[in-house]
Amino acid sequence: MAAEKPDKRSDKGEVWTPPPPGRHVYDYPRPSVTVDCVVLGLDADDVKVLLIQRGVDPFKHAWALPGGFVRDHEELDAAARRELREETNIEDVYLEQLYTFGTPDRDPRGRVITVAYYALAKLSDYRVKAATDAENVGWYPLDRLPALAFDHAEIINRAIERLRGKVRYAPIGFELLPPRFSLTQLQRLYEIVLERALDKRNFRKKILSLGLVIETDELETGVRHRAARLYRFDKKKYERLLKQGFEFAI
Amino acid sequence: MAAEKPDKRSDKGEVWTPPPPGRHVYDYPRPSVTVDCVVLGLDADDVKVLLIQRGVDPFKHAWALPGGFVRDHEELDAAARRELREETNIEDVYLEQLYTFGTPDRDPRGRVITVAYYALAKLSDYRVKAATDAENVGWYPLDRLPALAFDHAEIINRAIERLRGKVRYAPIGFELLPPRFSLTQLQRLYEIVLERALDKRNFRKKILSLGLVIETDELETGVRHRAARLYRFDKKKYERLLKQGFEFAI
DNA sequence: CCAAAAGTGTTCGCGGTACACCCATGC
DNA sequence: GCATGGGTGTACCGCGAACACTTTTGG
Repeated sequence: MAAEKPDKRSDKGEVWTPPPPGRHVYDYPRPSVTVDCVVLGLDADDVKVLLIQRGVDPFKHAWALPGGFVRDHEELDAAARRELREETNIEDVYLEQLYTFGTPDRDPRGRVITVAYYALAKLSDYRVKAATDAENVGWYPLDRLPALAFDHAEIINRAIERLRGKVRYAPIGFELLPPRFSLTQLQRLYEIVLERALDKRNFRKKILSLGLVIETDELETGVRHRAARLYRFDKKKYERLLKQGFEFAI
Repeated sequence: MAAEKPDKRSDKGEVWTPPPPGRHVYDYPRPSVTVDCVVLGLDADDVKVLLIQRGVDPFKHAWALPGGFVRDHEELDAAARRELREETNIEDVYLEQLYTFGTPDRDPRGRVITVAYYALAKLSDYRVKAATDAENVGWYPLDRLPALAFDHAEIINRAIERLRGKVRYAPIGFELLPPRFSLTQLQRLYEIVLERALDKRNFRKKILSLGLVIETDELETGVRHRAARLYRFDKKKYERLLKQGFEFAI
């Protein structure tokens, strides 16, 4: 959790000096408020979540969601994006508030309420960075998670539930794919997220009938079999249709 | 956060003296955290929301959602239920976390992050109490809301959006009706919430085909036309089916 | 030429939708 | 007896589901 490290306050290059004790005084106890981000990415055969390894107690060496304290004049969404950028170099992803976790003893250090977010990332964009980063950052498949700090396992569960629920009636799956994708890739996405097999012909008929997935003139490359045609999601058209009461559904 | 707790200052061997009563001292500023509840009820022709009139600044005399500060060792859900009980005498309602609002200047008194909940109440149960309560409490139709404090209008909008989205694929509508209800009442509920007319025969066929709405031997009373048969929602059966992957849908 | 995946149509059955009249009751 | 809402059935159509073979390409 970035913000709890004093040296994160030295952003401006000043020498950091501890604030004078007693600087912030309130009549009633107040909780700390953090944001945590569940970043989900799609790999060949499963959904993976981005974790960082804690270097400090509590839960030293355990893996945790990227996140940290909300700053004094900062929007919650902005805090989530900032922590994501600072801790994992991830930017410009789909981000949505998930749920707020506030069980009194969820953090052994005291009352910490966390506003959890989930993000959908094109895993391929971040594979190399994450793997080579000096800090311990890694993508973990949902069914092989390492020991997790705090209640982060619960938060991840809720994120995957949300993804599963939402992917069927909102076009968020495309956030997990590169801008140009084959219909097979798209189908695999739904199969992985929904955990059931789909019929190829029916899937294509359904997807194309929505008119939001547009054929391009590009083909898959680097495969040793027949190259698949690539498609793109027409976001503009979707937004236009949305205003007319259109409902996306798979 | 440990270092921010006053009692940890004694780590260094100094004698720790308790802070003056009612004082809480932290190294970094902390927001206040509140809960606010959007209580929705179903009236003859519209959805109503329960509001209380503020007696103090800021927004003195404006109407606001019931809510208040989360206590130090209190679950968020418990805080929402407590405030609901304290401020409106409402208990035992369906309650679900909605969204957390944290725009820095949403409260003129300082940084206040609020975890919003929405509740579904059987309006008839609370009509009298609310009307006769010594404090100003009232049910307001969504399209005729009075001037609202803070960002409470936005919170209410999000609650009604959630209700509209959820009522179609979860059996939460029943929370708005008395335990025994006529199919016409149920249909009106869906028509009001979804804001569109439904065909009577098709609605009945659909609802009864789910097998979760059970005929009782009771009849409507106090109407000056033919009395309607009353039905009940079979929650036990629904929960059993849920575990088998059943999906409720209207 | 072989392995691998791309791409393509038709049939069937269920469920959603449209639609109108008689019935029971209270006044 | 009349006004008011309660209660009921059928026909059609569109969509989802099941299902298998040919084509293209790289190696």
